[in-house]
Amino acid sequence: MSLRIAIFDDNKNIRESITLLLDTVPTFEVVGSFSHVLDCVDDVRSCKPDIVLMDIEMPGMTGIEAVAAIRKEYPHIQVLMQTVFEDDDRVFDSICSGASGYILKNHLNTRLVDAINELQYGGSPMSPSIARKVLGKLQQIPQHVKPEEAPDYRLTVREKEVLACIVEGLSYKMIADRLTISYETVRSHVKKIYEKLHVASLTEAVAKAIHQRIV
Amino acid sequence: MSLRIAIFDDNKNIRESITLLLDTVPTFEVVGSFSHVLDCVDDVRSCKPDIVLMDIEMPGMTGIEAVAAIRKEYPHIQVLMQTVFEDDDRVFDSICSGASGYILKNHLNTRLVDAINELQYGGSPMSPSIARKVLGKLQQIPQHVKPEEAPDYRLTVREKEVLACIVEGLSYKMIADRLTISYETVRSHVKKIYEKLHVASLTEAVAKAIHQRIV
DNA sequence: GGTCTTCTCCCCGGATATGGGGATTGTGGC
DNA sequence: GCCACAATCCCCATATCCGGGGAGAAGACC
Repeated sequence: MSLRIAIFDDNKNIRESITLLLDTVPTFEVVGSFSHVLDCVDDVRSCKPDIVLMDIEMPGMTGIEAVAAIRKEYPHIQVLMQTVFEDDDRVFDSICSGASGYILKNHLNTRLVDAINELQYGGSPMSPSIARKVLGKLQQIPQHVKPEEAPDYRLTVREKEVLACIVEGLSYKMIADRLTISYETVRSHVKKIYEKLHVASLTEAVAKAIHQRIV
Repeated sequence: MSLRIAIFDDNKNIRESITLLLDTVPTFEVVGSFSHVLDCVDDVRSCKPDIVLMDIEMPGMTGIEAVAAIRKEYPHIQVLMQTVFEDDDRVFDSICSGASGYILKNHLNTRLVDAINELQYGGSPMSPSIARKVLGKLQQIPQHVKPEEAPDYRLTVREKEVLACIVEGLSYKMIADRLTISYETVRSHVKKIYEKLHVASLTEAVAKAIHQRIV
């Protein structure tokens, strides 16, 4: 069974040349070719591709939004982004939207077929300069994503609920209302929370709750 | 001028076979081959490579620490990691340590030369499955790293100082002390802060300050 | 000189939070 | 049955905060 491919690109010449190129590969089948992404989810539904080639510069909805939309409906579809630009923001926006690969347009002729094959076998083809940017990005964020001390304060579920309300800025009265318990009960919980968090005021509790991601 | 390459791998056979392979490329020159990384910084200093091949599994100091050490002293050197494993943690640790590429050992024969060339021209060669992992990782961290709306509340410096104290959990009295102003002045600032942040309590102010990174 | 902003200080009255007690249920473990 | 614990409620006295005022000094801008 052949690999079904859909193309989104506002440039007719590019769509045609990509189609020609892909048609030279027996196991590939271009099942759709679209000049805009306004109906991309419908388009994808009707032509059922395994892989989508998406131009990042598109009229109307951007290619980035389109990727997000498509991946939301059809998470199994692999999306390969293509662009003439390689500015950081768009690269990372695409990645965050769920693109599985990213190649520059001037590498299309030489790399596209390989890239599609790589996608199919669980890879994430990227033009070299893109790959470098991606690694650089990962190096920037590291520390505070992974280690992140997570002391366990052993708050009960109820206490966490109360704490969440506090962080929202509610007063004891409002919390009592929201949780349909009495004002005094809220106080009791808060006292317990203070003990467990080793704080002595709402502000401290809020700061700690947010920083330690208790809420 | 040829490209100088150093090899770190505890397996003698692998070192030799890599050397043989690389020697077939006229523009490559293997300038060092080491079985451990205990003196890696010294080794690198003496053989002055452009590119380092580093096995991730090494006796003594791990390849990951070695990368960090080498990159710290010689940031211009590109390091290509190689491993038989592809467990997430080590991949990401290596990246965070500053590796510029990452290939699996069973791709060595077919990909090593290409990978080195790619490194040289500003790319970041990765085995397909590694590339996929890296993208996946980037997708996980997203929202709070990049754009993050940054509304400008136009707080004055003084107001920010007061806000910072509040987030620390200080009371008005303590803030007055810390900033050597009167209690009433603190109150005035707080009122202004409430206005500007559109909040009506310390807890809300703290939550907003932290979430919007005002402090 | 006039206007604006910032930082400083003040008063009052009411609202809210805090500290330090005590008490009652129900649940689950031993 | 006893014990620990979570969850619920109560009281009192004090501390602290909040809203809505007013006001003076210093500097920036026109």
